[in-house]
Amino acid sequence: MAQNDKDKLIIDAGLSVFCKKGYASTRMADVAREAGVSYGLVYHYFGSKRALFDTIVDTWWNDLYHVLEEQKESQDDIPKKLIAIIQFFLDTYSTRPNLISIFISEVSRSSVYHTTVGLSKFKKFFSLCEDIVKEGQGKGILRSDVKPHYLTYIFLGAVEAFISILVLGKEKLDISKKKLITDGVIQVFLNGAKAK
Amino acid sequence: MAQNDKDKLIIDAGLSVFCKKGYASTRMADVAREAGVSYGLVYHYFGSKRALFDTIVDTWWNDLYHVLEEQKESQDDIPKKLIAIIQFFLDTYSTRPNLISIFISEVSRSSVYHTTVGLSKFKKFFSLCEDIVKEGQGKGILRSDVKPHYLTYIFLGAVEAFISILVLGKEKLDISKKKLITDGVIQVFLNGAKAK
Amino acid sequence: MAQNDKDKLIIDAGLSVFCKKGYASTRMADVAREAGVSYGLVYHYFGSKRALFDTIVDTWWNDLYHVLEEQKESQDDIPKKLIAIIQFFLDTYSTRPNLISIFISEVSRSSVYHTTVGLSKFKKFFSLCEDIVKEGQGKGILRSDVKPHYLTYIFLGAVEAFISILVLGKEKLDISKKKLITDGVIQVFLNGAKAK
Amino acid sequence: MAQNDKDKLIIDAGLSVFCKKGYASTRMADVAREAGVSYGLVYHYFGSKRALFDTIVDTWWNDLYHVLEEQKESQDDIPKKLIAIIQFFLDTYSTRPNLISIFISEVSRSSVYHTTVGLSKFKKFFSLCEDIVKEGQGKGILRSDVKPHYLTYIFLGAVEAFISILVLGKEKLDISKKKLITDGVIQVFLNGAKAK
DNA sequence: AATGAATGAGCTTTCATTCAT
DNA sequence: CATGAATGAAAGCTCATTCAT
Repeated sequence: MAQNDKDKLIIDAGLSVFCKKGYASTRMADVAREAGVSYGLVYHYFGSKRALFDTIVDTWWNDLYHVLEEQKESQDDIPKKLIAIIQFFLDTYSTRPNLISIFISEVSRSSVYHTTVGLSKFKKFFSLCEDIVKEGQGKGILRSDVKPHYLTYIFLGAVEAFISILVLGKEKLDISKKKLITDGVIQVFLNGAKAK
Repeated sequence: MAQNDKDKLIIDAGLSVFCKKGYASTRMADVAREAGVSYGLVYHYFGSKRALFDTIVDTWWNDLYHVLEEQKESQDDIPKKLIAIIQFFLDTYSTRPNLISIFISEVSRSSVYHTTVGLSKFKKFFSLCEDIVKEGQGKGILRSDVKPHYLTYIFLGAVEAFISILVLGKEKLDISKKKLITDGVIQVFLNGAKAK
Repeated sequence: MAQNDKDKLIIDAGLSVFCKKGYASTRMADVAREAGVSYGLVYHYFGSKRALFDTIVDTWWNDLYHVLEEQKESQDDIPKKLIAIIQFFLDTYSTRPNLISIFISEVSRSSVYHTTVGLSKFKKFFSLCEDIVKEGQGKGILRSDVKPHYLTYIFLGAVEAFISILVLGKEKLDISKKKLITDGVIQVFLNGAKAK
Repeated sequence: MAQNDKDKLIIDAGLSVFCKKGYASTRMADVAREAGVSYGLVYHYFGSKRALFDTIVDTWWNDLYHVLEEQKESQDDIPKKLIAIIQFFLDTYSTRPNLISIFISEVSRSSVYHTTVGLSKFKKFFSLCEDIVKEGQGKGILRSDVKPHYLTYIFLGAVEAFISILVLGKEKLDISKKKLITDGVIQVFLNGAKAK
């Protein structure tokens, strides 16, 4: 815990600077300064700007995969699984806003388009979600007249849109607001937007 | 009208190159070469890389605003209005795939986040959609136990997710597929994903 | 001849700086300054440090090939052909000392060892010389009890050693000294070092 | 003798890496890794990259001086002395190919080397050879109508060219080939390339 | 003696932009 | 309008060297 957390320092600095300025406008010098270390040390640990960025972003992907696999295996019913996914996003927004901000603004679209690695990570993410949706259709919980990956897009699109808005508006998120959003998304997704 | 369409040429070239490589990786030299004009002429017409990009993207925003305002004013019922919005996105995907690809990958998140201009355009866009949603709630068509802007996010998030996927997969879109998607989104949005 | 000799200027500057400092210690900034042009223009014309260097060195190789091919085809007797080769080296030393200096100190050994291109250029050079030697053996002028490529090495080694010494010692070369060297090399090569 | 041969390890590693990559492209990290020691230890023993290189090269110079001085003093006749020199080069090529490879590619021509320490070493080397040549002229064995240092260049150039070729081609050298080369060089040097 | 994290000056290269023609 | 040679600030990255342990 003592001396050798320089790499952690650098990751934190990267998180902050990438979030503030975006990947393209981030200077390695900024990261080094923010971390309070020398220029070269960033390269000593991470080798390149891209590698530093990927290291940061991978912690996000791994957590995401972990949660989705957990839900896939769990014995909970489908609505609970979907709620768990929404809550994971909201919780990450609360605890690591910079990380999710980077995901939304730098990863979720651009990188996917222009890098093969990005694309494959996304596909794995979608695929895990789709498995849950399929399970729901198989159990007769979710409607089967819409293709499972259509349902998946709709669900994830809605969740991601919410997170984007939170990020864009830098909104504070307390427990009651979290519940409001979770309920709103899950309600509309399951029962529809139509008044009853 | 005949002789001087160099600016159109440049816009088309920009559309193509920005789409293929992304804003950051696009070189003005690429654009000029693709347009078959010289370096300097791009500057003569557009002044800067950013300005060229914005000019391109603005045609999208304007069309989008136009459709939304049209729908806002129209006498159609709410479902029809929502369908029109979905169809506008799908139609643009068919007719100007490069444009919508740029919107998805370069505008909808990143630029909004890191430029003030982007943010205000987005707010206007959301606001126009929200007006339609509010109208739906006012008329008792859409549920009122969920905040109007929550409903808006869910709807737009779902639509955007679809378009993203189309773009990513470079999917062909014929009339029947268009109908399938439109129906899927509108059905799930209005009546929910739950099996009946 | 008027305005657009910038590339010539840069080549001359490169010749001078590479010669003075060696490839590794040459800074592109030095070349640009020496040429009186901007930093970027060097890249505009040559693309990279290596490319600039190769362009410079290639003029040497091409001249060398040219002379050797000329001699190969010529109707002169073998001693005259060998003398022509020696004189070409000595003349180049007089007229373009920087060029031959670069050849000796940067190309003739190091680059050959560490680049495939360098190696193949050398092989072509050797091969052209060997053809002349073989012709001499075929005509009964040169001894045949020593392998042709051995004879070639000995001849070229002697010539190159002379040039190296001139370069390293920055010696002045007048006509009489040129003759002295040419005679010495050709005499010893043909008739041997042994006193008669 | 047993425990502390780290400096030997480093020299061997340097020998190998300098040979493989050349001085400029050699990284101290490569040397340390190859030697299986740490970064800092190389500096502990040798102080700098240049110093390490010079230390390595000096073992070559010292052996070379030693042989030349031995031959200078010896009572053998001139041809035997010259043969001994040729054989020293060929033997070193057999026993320590990396060392001679470095000499050929990094020392014998490099202008950089000559500006710093190398020039005086080279002069001593030439001077020792020249003494033998002068002795040969004095005894009426070698022709006196060519300046002694010209004869020396021719002889050494021929030898060096051979070694270069061996190094370049990574040729195997057995006893019979050694004899062939030695005889070829000495024959041509003493009696000339002309057919009798 | 031995380590390797840490430094930072200095390098090559890129590319949006300018401007003389 | 049109060109493209020319600019140069600024970036990412390298690597010999230092030094606390």
